[in-house]
Amino acid sequence: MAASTLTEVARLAGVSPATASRVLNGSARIPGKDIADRVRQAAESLGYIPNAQAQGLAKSSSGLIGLIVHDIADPYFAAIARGVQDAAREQHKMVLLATTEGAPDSEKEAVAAFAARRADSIVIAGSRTSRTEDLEGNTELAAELDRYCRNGGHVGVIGHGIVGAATADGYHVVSVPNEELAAQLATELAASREEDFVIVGGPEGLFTSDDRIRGFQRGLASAGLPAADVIRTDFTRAGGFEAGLALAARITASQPGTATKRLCIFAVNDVMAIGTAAALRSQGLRIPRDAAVAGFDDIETLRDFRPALSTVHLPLEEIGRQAASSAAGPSADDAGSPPITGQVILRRSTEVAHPTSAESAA
Amino acid sequence: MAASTLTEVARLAGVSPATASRVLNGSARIPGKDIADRVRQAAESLGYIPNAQAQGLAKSSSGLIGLIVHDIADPYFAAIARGVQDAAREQHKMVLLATTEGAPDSEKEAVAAFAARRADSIVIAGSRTSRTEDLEGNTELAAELDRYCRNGGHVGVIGHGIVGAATADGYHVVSVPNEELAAQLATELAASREEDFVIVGGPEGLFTSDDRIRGFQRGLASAGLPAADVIRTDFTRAGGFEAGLALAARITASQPGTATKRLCIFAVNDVMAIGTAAALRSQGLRIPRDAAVAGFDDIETLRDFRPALSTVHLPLEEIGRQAASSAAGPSADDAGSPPITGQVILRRSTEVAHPTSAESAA
DNA sequence: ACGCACTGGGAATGCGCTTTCCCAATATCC
DNA sequence: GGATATTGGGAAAGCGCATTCCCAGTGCGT
Repeated sequence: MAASTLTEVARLAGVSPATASRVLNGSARIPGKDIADRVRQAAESLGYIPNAQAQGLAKSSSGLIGLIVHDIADPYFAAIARGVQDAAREQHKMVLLATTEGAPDSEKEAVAAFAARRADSIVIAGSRTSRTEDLEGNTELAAELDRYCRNGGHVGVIGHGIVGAATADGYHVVSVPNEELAAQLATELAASREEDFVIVGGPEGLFTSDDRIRGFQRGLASAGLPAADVIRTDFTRAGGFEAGLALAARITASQPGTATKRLCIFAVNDVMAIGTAAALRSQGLRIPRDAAVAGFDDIETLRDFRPALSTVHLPLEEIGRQAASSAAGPSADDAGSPPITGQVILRRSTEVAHPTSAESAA
Repeated sequence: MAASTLTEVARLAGVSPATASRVLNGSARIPGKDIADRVRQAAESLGYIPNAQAQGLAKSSSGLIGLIVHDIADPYFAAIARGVQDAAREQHKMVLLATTEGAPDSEKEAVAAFAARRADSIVIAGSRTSRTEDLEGNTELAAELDRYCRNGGHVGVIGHGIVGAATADGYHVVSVPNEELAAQLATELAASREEDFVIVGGPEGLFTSDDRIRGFQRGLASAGLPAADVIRTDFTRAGGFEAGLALAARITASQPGTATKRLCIFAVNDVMAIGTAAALRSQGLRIPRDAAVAGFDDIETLRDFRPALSTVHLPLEEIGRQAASSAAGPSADDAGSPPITGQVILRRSTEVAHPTSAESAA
């Protein structure tokens, strides 16, 4: 038993398919009350469900919004996804998900797949890169997106724009002030102490990471401090852990000479920071006593982490929502949504050591 | 400029649309090599992207798999989503996402929407409920699903089957041995100590929660222990926190009389456990010194939590994958995938107190 | 009372593709 | 060598719906 069609409904109601279509799916012309009721009742009794594919074909618009993330299980992306999902619901659309592990070529594939499905708009989250090995992939991605836009698609990119993407109509980017916020974090961190700063960053060429590193260094510089060492590693917990191990060795080695200052480690995202902290701990070091650690993103699930992680709050959900709705169309006034802001949140993990009562406070 | 169509490609290649279709999209009949090349080249030069909607309409199958979760930002669901996404990729399908906050009626809507899009299969994650206020919703959901199945759809449900769902063809459930595992957890916890047990559970009627509670009580019973008190609260971190506050008061109150045993708190999921732990801590209590805490799920992001949380590991990703592929079709032998198993993982949060060296170990 | 603009419904076309059916040309067999 | 398979391509009929165009009926104006 196949699903019933509009035609069947129309026949049962004793009207033409055209009329049935008009009453069941919002049309400019609304048939007379009595007829409408008949049709609706027929539809009800048949359990009619409109075929969205056919509707899409006829209207050439699908009610779909595509979302591209690196990994949906990463809380950062999950939070963004929630925002996108919210916006989608408001727009009465569904979200189509694609995960790409961050590879430009599979992002390109995803865009093509979305284009094939005639997604009304697509949101790309996840940091852009400028690595030379990604150059070709980025170019192709940009071309694919460009084509998608020229065909009437709308795209919302989170963070940096796609490298090489023409500023076509329908191409929006929700920019995140990574650099400024990182600078601010550095400033606040520098204000209350004197320490050696170290940055645990992602691979070179990753915009999000690079921006945060640059910002942090700038903040340090403007506080009159020397630039921090930068350790490059994976943009993941594992990467952070690895870096943490190296740093633990460094800290332990310098322990004897008590003259060395405490290390303040800035990991460019919370997940990495957690990894770094775990590594430090695994080597018997304690935070913030033996080292301060700060992250970035303020991931919700991580807020109960102990010691509470200093970080930069980012309205991830809002970012996702904005990306989805900016791509939805001009809506109201195009000035629309306010720029994204974040704020530095200093918590226990970067507290200055109180030599005496270090263990007391929660 | 609209996207180019198959007809245009065919014209450019000097063949009929039929032939073009045959070469570009896997068909049983493969045209001659030379013709095929001509077509492929034409497609390439036109940047042809097949219209999936039209394909779907013609073939009546969409290459879509629908996923229904409570909240995509919840790490539990995010992990499952990743598994589903994986399976989807293997099947060359895309996943369509719907979040429902767990409300049966919006789940029903989601199913209808998926049906409208002619999703090839749909996966429902998130605990089923048997609350009377959900009864109607559940019935409608079951009806909707049943209709979907009768129309040739496949559904994979995670955990419990939908209440009242007929065992139609194409209806699969990936069952999770919540009860057994909870019993096992109780047994292991009971073995090494004597404590007062308390369960922090979700609202009554939530299968996942109820199963785990029942299992835990059974485990306690078979260890000769009395049933634990059960605190009902939300199935969220906030719920856990609230319960934790109440428990903290209870612990603090009984502190004076040193005769009371340490409390061992079993929260029915990790997120709640974290909330409970946070509440305890906020009241100056320490884990595991003043109370032991255990969770369930072994959420990845929470593994670095301190003190490390005792829990039951569930192969969430695998669960999602299985749900997606069981719904995909018989594949190989239908016995297919092995049953889901989990394992109890005892960590620091339930360690027995060493009155002396309590603060030493990591 | 006649012609007018309207209103409300139906017929028909097309969205882009797959697929069945059909036909011409070549290959195969006795 | 003529008849029968077999191959390779095209024509055309939908898939389920939206929508444009058309037409009958109604109200109105003068």
